[in-house]
Amino acid sequence: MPHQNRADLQVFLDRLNLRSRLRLDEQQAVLNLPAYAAQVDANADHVALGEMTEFASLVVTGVLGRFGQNAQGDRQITALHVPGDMANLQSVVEPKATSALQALSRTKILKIPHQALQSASARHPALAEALWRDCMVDAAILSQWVVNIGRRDAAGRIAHLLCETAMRQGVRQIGAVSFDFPLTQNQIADATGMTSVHVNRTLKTLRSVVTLAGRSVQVHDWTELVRQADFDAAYLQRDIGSGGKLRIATGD
Amino acid sequence: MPHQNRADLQVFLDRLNLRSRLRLDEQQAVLNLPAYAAQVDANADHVALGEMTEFASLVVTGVLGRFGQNAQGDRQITALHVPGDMANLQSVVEPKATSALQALSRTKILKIPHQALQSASARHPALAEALWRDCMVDAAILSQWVVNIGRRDAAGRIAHLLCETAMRQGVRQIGAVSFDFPLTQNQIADATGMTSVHVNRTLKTLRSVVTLAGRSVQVHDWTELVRQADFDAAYLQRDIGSGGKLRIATGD
DNA sequence: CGGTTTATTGACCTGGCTCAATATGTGTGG
DNA sequence: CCACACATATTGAGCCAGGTCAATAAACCG
Repeated sequence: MPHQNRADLQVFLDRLNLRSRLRLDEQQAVLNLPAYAAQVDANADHVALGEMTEFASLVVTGVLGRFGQNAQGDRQITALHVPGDMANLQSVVEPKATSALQALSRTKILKIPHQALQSASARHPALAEALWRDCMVDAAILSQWVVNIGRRDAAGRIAHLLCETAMRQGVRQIGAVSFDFPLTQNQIADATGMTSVHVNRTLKTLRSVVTLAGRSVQVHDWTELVRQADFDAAYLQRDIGSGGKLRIATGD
Repeated sequence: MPHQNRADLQVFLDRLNLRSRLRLDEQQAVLNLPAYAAQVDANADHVALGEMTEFASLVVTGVLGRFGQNAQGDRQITALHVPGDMANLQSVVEPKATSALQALSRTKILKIPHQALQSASARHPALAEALWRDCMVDAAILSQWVVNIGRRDAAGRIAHLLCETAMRQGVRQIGAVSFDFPLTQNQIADATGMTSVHVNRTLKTLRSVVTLAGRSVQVHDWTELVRQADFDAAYLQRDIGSGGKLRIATGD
């Protein structure tokens, strides 16, 4: 069973390698992790609020969202997880879910037992560190969302969300770009603290810069989108070496 | 020098013990951490954006804020750090600051070298885990801030901020409560994505429930404040045992 | 006591929300 | 391949929570 999942685990390893320097045996430990494929339908809960989890979930295809809500039941998406993301890596250390995880479109995931991650981490301190570091990038993203929702106007919020999602999916070139983005306008509203009506109107004003087509985004002018978004990718730490020391576990 | 700092490190250890089960030798390792006292004036940067840090900073007295801003220079506070908090624990694993850290009032901190935290973590995997777990609680708080700013009205936002800060400072009783809160209305505005004018007006409507006096908060009706805030403390994980397994590092 | 923050209030404005109708997809079973 | 059922997108009209601008008043700090 683990065998056909190796290609998917490689995606996760690639992600870790983006920000951490791992030895070959450590990399091998990642590829040898047991993993169980699962599918989640659009709008179905994958992890419920308060649930005790025993797995971390690697997103293979589709998108997972982390949800919060207020007393009136208005929903707020607090995080998006695209393919290659370990959606609830933090659960390894804090298994009780403090927010629900739901699929925004049909999503294929790979469940990796906490126990396996824990024992691999115990055997390879540098791996524990790499996992911790990846969690911290997620936290930096969260921090940007606070700024986005707190201090940007409608166009800026949507533009920023699109820039971030593009970069996280590995979009590199500038100019015209297209990438996967299976969110409805309602879900975009929930992610940006807006209303679907206003998302619709704002997208109209952004038409010359970006358009949503089906389940993907067409960026017509990346530079302008970045300007509108006031976007600086530094916080995503996708550039190895940008963070200085990437291997601190010395095992001394 | 480390000697007179032991009492302060004890505060940090108490914090860790809230959420993790540490052996005596692991606790001792925390208390033996080298630490250098420092002071930061109100509104002075403690860590600048993009700076490479070599220390984590334990807040002893005062309050530290994490700042972001948009293209127009409007500031947004993304996190508050009260006494007992390790303000930038994540820097151990990601030394390049993705946001600035500034004192909101005169603040006394204890600088703990990354190197010391790293070698203690290498020697005691359970300690590494405890540090990682504490970072994850900070992330859960961040997640709540997104909901707060995205989906609550002015009164709810302020009430929630006050409830959270009270609980994090260890406020326990219900009914009338008072606690330290040295923020200006301007800083409250920056933390809630509002305007200081509107913070002022909103506080007026909350007068029967809570008032700000000098550098502290007087809660007249805790139950009502919690109701207004739509506050549920579960995410703070202050209740040991609430999270299930608190010691996963087995060293096997 | 003088200078500088911080708080408070008024008057007015606007970005984004609400409510509600209509159009356009999209997936399903026959 | 069609037609229905349901989800999603689009648009109009009107409103309001919270913003802006600007002037005082308090409070704080040496």
